[in-house]
Amino acid sequence: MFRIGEFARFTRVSVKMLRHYDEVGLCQPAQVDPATGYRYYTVDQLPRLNRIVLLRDLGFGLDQIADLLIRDDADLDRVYAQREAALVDSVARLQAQLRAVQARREMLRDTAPDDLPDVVVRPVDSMLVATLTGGADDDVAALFYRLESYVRDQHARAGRPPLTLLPEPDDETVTAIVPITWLVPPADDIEIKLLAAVPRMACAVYQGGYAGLPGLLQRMLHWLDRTGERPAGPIREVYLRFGAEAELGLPSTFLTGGRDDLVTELQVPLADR
Amino acid sequence: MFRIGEFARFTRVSVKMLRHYDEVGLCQPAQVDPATGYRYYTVDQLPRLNRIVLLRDLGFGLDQIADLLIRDDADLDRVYAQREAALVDSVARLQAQLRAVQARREMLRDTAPDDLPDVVVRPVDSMLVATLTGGADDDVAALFYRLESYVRDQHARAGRPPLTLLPEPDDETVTAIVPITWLVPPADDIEIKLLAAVPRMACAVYQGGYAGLPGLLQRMLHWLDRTGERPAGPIREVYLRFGAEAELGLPSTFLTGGRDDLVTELQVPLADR
DNA sequence: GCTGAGGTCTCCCACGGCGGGAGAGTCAAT
DNA sequence: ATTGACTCTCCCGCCGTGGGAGACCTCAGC
Repeated sequence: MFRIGEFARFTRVSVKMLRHYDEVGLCQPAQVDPATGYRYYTVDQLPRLNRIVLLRDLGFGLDQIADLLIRDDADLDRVYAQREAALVDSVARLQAQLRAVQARREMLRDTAPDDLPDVVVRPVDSMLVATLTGGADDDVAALFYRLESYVRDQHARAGRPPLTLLPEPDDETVTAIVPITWLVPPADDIEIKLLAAVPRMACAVYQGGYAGLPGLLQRMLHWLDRTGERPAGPIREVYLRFGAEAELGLPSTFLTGGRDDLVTELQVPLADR
Repeated sequence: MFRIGEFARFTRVSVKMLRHYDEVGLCQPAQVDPATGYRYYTVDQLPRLNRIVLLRDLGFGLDQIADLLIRDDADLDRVYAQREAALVDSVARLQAQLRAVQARREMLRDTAPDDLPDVVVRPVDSMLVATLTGGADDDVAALFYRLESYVRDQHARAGRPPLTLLPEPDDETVTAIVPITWLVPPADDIEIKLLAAVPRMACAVYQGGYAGLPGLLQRMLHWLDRTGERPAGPIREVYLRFGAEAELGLPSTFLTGGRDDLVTELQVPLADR
C-alpha cells in the first residue's frame, strides 16, 4: 500500500497525473479511504500504469488509451496503424516547416531582411473569368480597359481583383483576366473561362511600384529553389490595389514610381510532391 | 475596404482567426466602425497579414510572431535558429515515437497481444544500497535473507523494493541488493554502494511466477533489437512484490507457480544515442 | 497531549490557437 | 418592412498537465 506521493516517485508519474488518471478512470487506486479521501495504490496497479505510460509515450491520447486497455481484439492493429499514419503525417509536416525555416535562414544570410519575400503556400479557388490575350509588348493597361469595359457592360463584374498570367518561356503572350459573377457571351477575342483551382499556390504580397515586381519574382524563384519546390503552370500577377491610371488606360510608365499605394500579389502554382 | 468575411475568404484566414489576431494586436483592421463595431480591412493589411501567416506556417507562436514583426535587427537570426533547433528536437521526438509504434506493430504480428512486453523508457535515480554477491548457482533467497537481516539489524531498511543484478555473459555471479536509508558499516561480504542513476532505463513490469521472467527478458531484448537500442550495463530484476517465502528463506522452487501476487520489474539500462 | 513538518485532499485557473454556438445587432436587396 | 446573409461580443471546449489556495491528515518528537 503506497500513498500517492510514494507511488508517484516510484513510477515517475506525477501526483497530478495520477489524480487525473483516477478522475478519468484510467488508473484508479486499489483503495480510497472513505473518511479522508486518501488514495492508496498497490503494486497490482503497476502493470496497468506501465501500459498507460507506454501508450502515452507512443503519443496516444488518454481516451484512446482507455480504449486500448479494454480491447485486446484483432482491430488493435488498426489503431496502431492509424497512430502510425498520424505520426508519419506529423513528421512530414514538421520536416516541411524545418525546411522552410532553414531556407529562410539561408536567404537571410545574403539578403537584406526587407527584401526577403514572404512566401506563403495556400490553396486558391477556381473562378469564372473573362480573359483577353495580347502580345507581350501590348499595353496591358489597354487590354484591361477593353476587358473591364466589356464586363461592366454585361453587369457581370465580380468583386475580386483583376490579374494577368505572365508570359511563359515558350510563349510571348500576356493574358489579362477579370473575374465575373456568371457566364456572359464571349466577344471578339475576349474569352470566358473557368480558371482552374490550384491546391498549392506560392503567394507573396508586394507593396510598391510595379518596377519592384521582377525583383520579387526573382527572389520567389530563388525561394522555390531553396525549398525544393517546382513551379507548375503560369505565374499570376494579382492587382490587389492598382492605380486609377490603370483603369483609365493611361500609359504604364505612370506606374513605375515608388508608390506605396499599389499592392500586388505574385502567385506561382506549385507541383504536388 | 473589405468586411471581415470577404477578407477572410480572400486570405484564407478564418474570421475567427482575424478577430483573434485583432484582439492580440497582431493584425488590427484599418478601421472599426465605432457605432457597430464592424471591422473594415484594406489591402494595406495584406503584407502584414501575409507575414503573419508565413511565420505561423513556420510554427512560431503568436507571441513570437508579434516579436518578429517589430524587430528587424540582427538577432533575428537567433530567433530563427532557436525555432530551427526546436523543430529538429520535435522531429527527433516524433521519429522516436514512430519507431516505437512500428516496433510494437511488428512484434504484434508474431506475438500474442498478452505476451507483448510493455517497455517504458524512464530515468532511474541513484540509490544507496547494501549488496551481497553470490555465484550464479547460489540460492538467491538465502542471499536476501542474510542481507535483509543485516540491514534490519542496522535499522537502515529503506522503503524501496529489493533487486538483483543479473549475471552478465562474462560473469557468473548474481548480486542481491537492498536499498538502505543511510550509510552503515560493511560486514563480511556485504558491501555498501551508491547504485548509479541510469538516465534511460527500459522497464517492463511482470505479474506472475518467476518462471515467466526469462521469457519476458527475451522479449525485451527482442524489443531492443527492433527499436535499435543497445543495452549498457547490468540488467536489474526488481522485486516489487515477492512471496513471504523469499523472506523466510524457503527454497525458490516454491516461487515458480503461476502466481499473480508476484510483481517483478525487469530493467535494462540503455546506451545514449 | 501538543506542535510542527510535510503529505494529501478538492477546487479553480492557466496554457495555445483556435472552433462552435448563443443571442443580439447590421447591411443590402426585394 | 421584411428577409437572409453578415457581423458583433461573450462564453465554453479542447488536451494533458502544472500551479496554487485553503483545508485536512499523518506521524514523529517533545
